Amino acid sequence: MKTIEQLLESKQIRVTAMRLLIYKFLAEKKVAVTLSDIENAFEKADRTTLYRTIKTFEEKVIVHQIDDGTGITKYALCEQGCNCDIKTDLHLHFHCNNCNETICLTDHKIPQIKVPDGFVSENVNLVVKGICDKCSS
Amino acid sequence: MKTIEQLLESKQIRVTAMRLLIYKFLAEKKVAVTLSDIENAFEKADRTTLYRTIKTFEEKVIVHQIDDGTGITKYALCEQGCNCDIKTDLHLHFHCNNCNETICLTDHKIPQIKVPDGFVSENVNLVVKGICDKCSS
DNA sequence: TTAACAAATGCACTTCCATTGCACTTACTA
DNA sequence: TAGTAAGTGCAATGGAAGTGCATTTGTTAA
Repeated sequence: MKTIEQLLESKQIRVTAMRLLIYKFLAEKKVAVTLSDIENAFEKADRTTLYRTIKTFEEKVIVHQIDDGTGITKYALCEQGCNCDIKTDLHLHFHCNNCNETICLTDHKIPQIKVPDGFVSENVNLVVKGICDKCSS
Repeated sequence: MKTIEQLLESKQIRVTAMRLLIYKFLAEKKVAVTLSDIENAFEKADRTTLYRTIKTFEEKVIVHQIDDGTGITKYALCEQGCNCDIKTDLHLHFHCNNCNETICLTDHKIPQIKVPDGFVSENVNLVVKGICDKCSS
């Protein structure tokens, strides 16, 4: 079990107080968060810092971006051993129409999608919308 | 073969010059278009009119909205007999990373996606990204 | 230990798209 | 043909993403 510091260093990211806090915040959240969510959680910090921190995390494949169709990009931590940078290993996301939360269904891999001749598939984005387990019970 | 006028009337949409033009524009285009695309095609018309026309078409299930991950919503005509309002009849979309165009692969239905217990699937959004037939040749 | 440099942070500002309020015009209906 | 409802155009707003620059913090080497 790596500490967060070790994890960041292993990805050549400088360890700062802000980054540790943001990482912890993401780790505690089970769901994907928007920039505004982070902003609300850290009112003292500047939006730009949060924005750039997330972008750094994204580049270094610590978080991945999710486009769940709400129009607002969300972010979630990549799993241990997640290969978000490798386009063939994509999991799907579930967006709850009731509570508006989006979660990663990491162990649900996306089936192979056939495309017509002449088309080359590089990447797949799959979002299932409906009612999540919390809201349906 | 219905005329456009008949189609609009059958959906209880008042026929106006603007709406006929926009419908024709969408019908000619093989790809999904953004609001800006329409705006550029009709420079004389106001943005708001185009916006509201599209919204009307959307409500009456004449066009469907596509979220291809570019951050800009696109629109495309629903097929004859398309059941965009019925959530089980969804086709997938292909977004070309080269020419940036998005097309409907109407005859490619989305496979049934299994979700964990407690989750209820109502709707699926599937976008495949890659290189389209025109760009790959 | 400190000087020097690089990276991180904060503030202000900009841009782009989506959306709305209100006035005016056009099209149906009695 | 008058009256009303819907459609259209102009102006303005709001939210999210992104950028430039000055300041602060952290790292490295003399």
